[in-house]
Amino acid sequence: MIDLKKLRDDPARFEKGAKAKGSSVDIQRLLELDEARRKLTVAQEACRAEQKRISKEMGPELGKRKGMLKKAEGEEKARLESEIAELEARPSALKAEIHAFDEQIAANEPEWRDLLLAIPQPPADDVPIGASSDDNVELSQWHPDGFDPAIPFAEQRGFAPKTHVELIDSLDLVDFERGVKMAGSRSYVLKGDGMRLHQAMLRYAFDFMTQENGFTPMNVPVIVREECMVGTGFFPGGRDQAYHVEESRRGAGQDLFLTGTGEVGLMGYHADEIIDRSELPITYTTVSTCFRREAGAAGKDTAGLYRVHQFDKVEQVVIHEADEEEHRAWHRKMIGYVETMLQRLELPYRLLQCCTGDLGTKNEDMIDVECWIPGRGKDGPDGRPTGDWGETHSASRLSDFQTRRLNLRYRDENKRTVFPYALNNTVLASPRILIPMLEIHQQEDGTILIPEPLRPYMGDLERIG
RNA sequence: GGAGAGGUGGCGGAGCGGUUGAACGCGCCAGUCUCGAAAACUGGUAUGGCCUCCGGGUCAUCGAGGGUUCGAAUCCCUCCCUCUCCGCCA
Repeated sequence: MIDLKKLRDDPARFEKGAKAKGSSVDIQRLLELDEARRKLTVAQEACRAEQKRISKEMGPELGKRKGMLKKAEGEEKARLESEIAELEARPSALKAEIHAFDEQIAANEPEWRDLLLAIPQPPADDVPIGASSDDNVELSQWHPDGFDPAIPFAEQRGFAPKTHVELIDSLDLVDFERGVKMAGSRSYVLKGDGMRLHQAMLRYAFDFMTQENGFTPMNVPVIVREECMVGTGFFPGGRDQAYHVEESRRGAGQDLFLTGTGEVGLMGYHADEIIDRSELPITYTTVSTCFRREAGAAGKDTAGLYRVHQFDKVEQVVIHEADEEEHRAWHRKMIGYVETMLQRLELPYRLLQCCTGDLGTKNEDMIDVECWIPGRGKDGPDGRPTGDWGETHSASRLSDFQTRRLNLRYRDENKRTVFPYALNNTVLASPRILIPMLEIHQQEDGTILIPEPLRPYMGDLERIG
């Protein structure tokens, strides 16, 4: 959520930001509604103040007369009744007025709220303008000795690569057919060494964050209330991407939603709290199952493990003091963790600066990490894919957008409450990461060589197959 | 799932229709005392919105929302949550 005060001060900044993100939200309309709302509130508060004053002044008198009225008869009764009517006249009128204001305020509340939640966080000034992911800008590349994505796979490895789907099939690592039988399209079953590798990678990534980088390990709910989804900025915009558990239809008061990322639980954890400054920065990591409907992605990445409804992800989240420089430093640091890990896993990757059109509502900056996937991309003359980059990580800088929505604050050195800044980044998402993993580390004989760091997590297994 | 109890400030805990944003205690902060500390004493100690001639003013908030009333922490309704006992169960 954006800061309404900042919006009033500088609407042009937000209009420019919304445009750059390709949002058509009507900011002028929100300003109008907000102005009307404040005018009504001021007028209503004046009425309330008077009502309060009158009530304190004459309330007890009124109470006394009402008490006497019960016993009174004849002339005295008539006198009391008229006195009471006189005393009640003004407050009654005020009450009606206040009620009328209430109705007016309530009438424009839904539209006001919807607009406020829909206004995107303006991108940082140095984020390149662009319409879609096609306009993202490559920042850097890394590849291990012995494999350069710029050179065709066969040329440097001496054999034609299999796609991950083919490898999975020949090594019996995943059962798509039975997955679909049980749970529909985009479902799968990891089995045997497929499951072992999946677990090994998650466990390695989790230990890397908690043991080497000191992040606090967490396990958080993956089925949450709507406020969590709104607070973290996924709703209302991404409502159709989340699985909806309609508990209300079974008599419960509230519906629940399956989270698409551990970020929801890690950020929602401190919602509505005022954290002590000494607790910052907060660094959390979780491994959680993620659920995504992938609505609107029909026909995209249908084969294999790239785009699935359910996966597991190690996620990192940082909450720190509201400071621009620190914010950027953490962003680099969190991306650095991922780079270190991918280098140890010997997976070629590149960093992509996402353009404004690819940021989504909540981010002010986002850098994606893409791994090289030989079995992806356009087909070559031999009818085989020529390889392409595939997104495996996404590092977001959110400034105070999320903490404001979550009402998560800290107290600064002047004892004032401030919304801290938050970031999140994937550490490792599997099974998607298995795609580059299997394809890059495949050997000519069809086996998969397991990178050193993962072996302890697989009973010292050196290769699959 | 059944039966019961209850949700008040950082915590404990009063209040149960009329200056109650809320007694009292603890905690915390500042001051006095002290070489310093402890103790004691004194004072202070919620969050948010809006308005502001920047002195302040004002409204809201006692789990959440709605209602009754001139007036609600107090009465009514709905929901959420916690606890105890029983049942079921990974």
